[in-house]
Amino acid sequence: MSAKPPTSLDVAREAGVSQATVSYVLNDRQGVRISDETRARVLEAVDRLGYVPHAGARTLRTGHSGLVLVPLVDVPYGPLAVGLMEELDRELSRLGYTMIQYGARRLKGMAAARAWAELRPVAVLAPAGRLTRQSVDVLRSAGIKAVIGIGVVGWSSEIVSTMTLDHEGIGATAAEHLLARGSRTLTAIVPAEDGLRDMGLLRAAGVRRVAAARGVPYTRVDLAFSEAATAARLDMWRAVDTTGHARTKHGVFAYNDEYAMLLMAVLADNGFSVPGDVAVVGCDDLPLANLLRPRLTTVRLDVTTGPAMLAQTLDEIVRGGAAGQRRLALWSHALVERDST
Amino acid sequence: MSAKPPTSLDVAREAGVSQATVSYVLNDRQGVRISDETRARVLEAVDRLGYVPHAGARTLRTGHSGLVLVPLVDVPYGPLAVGLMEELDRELSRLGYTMIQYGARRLKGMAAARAWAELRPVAVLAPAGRLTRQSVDVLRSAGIKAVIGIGVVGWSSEIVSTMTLDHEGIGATAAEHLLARGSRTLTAIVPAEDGLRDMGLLRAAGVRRVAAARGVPYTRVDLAFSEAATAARLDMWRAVDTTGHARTKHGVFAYNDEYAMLLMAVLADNGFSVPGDVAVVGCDDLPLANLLRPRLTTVRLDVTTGPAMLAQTLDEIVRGGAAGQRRLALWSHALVERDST
DNA sequence: TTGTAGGCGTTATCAT
DNA sequence: ATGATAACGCCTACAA
Repeated sequence: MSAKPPTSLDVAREAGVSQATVSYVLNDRQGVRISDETRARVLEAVDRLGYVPHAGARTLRTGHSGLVLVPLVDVPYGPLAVGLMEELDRELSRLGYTMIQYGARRLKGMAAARAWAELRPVAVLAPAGRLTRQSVDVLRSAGIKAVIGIGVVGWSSEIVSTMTLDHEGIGATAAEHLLARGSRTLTAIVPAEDGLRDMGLLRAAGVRRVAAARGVPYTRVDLAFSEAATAARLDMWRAVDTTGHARTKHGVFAYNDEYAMLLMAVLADNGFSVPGDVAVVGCDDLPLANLLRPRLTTVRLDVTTGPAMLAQTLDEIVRGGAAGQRRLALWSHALVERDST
Repeated sequence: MSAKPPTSLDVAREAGVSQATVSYVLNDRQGVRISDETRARVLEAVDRLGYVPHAGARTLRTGHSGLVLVPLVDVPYGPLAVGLMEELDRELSRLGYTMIQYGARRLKGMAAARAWAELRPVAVLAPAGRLTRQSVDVLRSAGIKAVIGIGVVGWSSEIVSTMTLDHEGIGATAAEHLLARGSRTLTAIVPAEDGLRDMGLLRAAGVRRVAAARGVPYTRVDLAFSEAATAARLDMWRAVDTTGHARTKHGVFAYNDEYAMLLMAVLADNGFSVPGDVAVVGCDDLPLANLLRPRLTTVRLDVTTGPAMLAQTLDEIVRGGAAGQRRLALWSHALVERDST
């Protein structure tokens, strides 16, 4: 049925030239001039045979694969993450790399590192949390030039370059806005889910910082994504106006738009007014944010600048050899003001 | 700084054995008995040197890579798609394959096919829409055993095996439920977005089929994801009760939960009652479905059975050689009944 | 301008 | 049970 795939030697025979000539034509090597007629014959043969070079063989010979491995991060995949990947892919391919995403969930620690190393990528972008000292060693000794940790700043930043969102800045931006719109207390929601918790803590730290600077009461609420858990936390915002006191407006940064939606649903169910009693800020600017009533004020992350910078840095590290550890704080953000504050 | 990666020869020297012995130990080849002591020495050397086999070289030698290439599909990435990928990854690795996701957005047509073929994967799971006859030829002649189209049933199903959701069944399930809950007309929303439109049409066909069978008026609404576009279509459901007629309950299958949320927001803004005037069914059972008020009835897709079947089939095709075209209708679905109907 | 030949790291065949 | 050796497909220095 299907014979073995054609090799460059097959192409050479078909075109009546040598294997080297085929290689020259396909990689249009400089310093070697091929007659137009020969070139045409080669290309035609390539086409006729459906020849495609064997990446493995090329890697073996040249010593580099041009592969950039990106283990699928286990943060929730929203439009944001997809947009980032897309942009990163574009940038890397512009620089001549091939970006590949690799299932990271299945394997952990050393096993994962070995699986990645087998492919001899030129760079690995791994969730910072998954990088142990050992696994980084394995990656390094497999000849991977750039190991870049993505996500939360941690110990790993002393070993590899890291790219992170400015989570604290996001929390601070939200907090500043809440105060500007009249909130008298600040609360930061931290998701209880594993993958989100670390980022939640950083964002909460940003809120706390602003609260401290402005002398405003601050509360951190660790919250599972459920209506029951949320309802159990509502007392803190219950207005004390049975005594005729003026109502206090409370400000909440809900970590992201989904938690914000959860919160707003439960608040509405329990007779709270948004933003009258509680003002809410989300993050991500998902489509749903603008469909909530009131429409959700949210922090939008910029998707373009980050990947470009990252790709650029990666390229520099790869070309320049060992370039030490750099810390990249990427992605600017902006507040999208709507009605929930 | 970082020397070249250790090879199996380095390991052999370190352990004081031959290269072949290293290979035997690492792949624990049957029919060859290695003394426990030798085996231990080899494994220790592997560990000390941080040796990881070179996938490219192995592929070159053995003729197969064990790679399954999954171009990132350009449908919106929700929890569903992520869950599917995760599950598929698990199943494939159980069968000894390595699943890899490849940026598909950048390249189109032949260029994409060639890029995929370079890696000499054993199988490719590509969006059916991207597969042209030529590109399938290239993939085939590069020795790829299984080319499986994912997504909408189209011409390509005559060339490659295809895996698709039972979109029509989803629409039908939603429609049956709407009628059972008292809707007197049926409407199917079809997203105007490129990647979604084809699936939307299939789901709509399921709704139409049920409507025809039951003798109920059916309308298809092509809709862009915007409040303005949605508001412009509301007249069709405006109750004619100025004349005192009994109100007609209208049933809408909104394609997915996000469109359902869009619709419900606009309906509420314009004084419609859900489910009194209009009953709404979504699809995907996103977290947001249960946070809408009224809570959204939705069709949930089963994430487990599909990938397992797919991996199984893929394995059969790969092992059994050319196995003709099969059509796989995958993933069962179930209705999750809530308050919006 | 084009051809020849050697080697990248691995596995498998064939001796020992 | 273990070791030497060839071959996979490609690239490239060198020879012609």
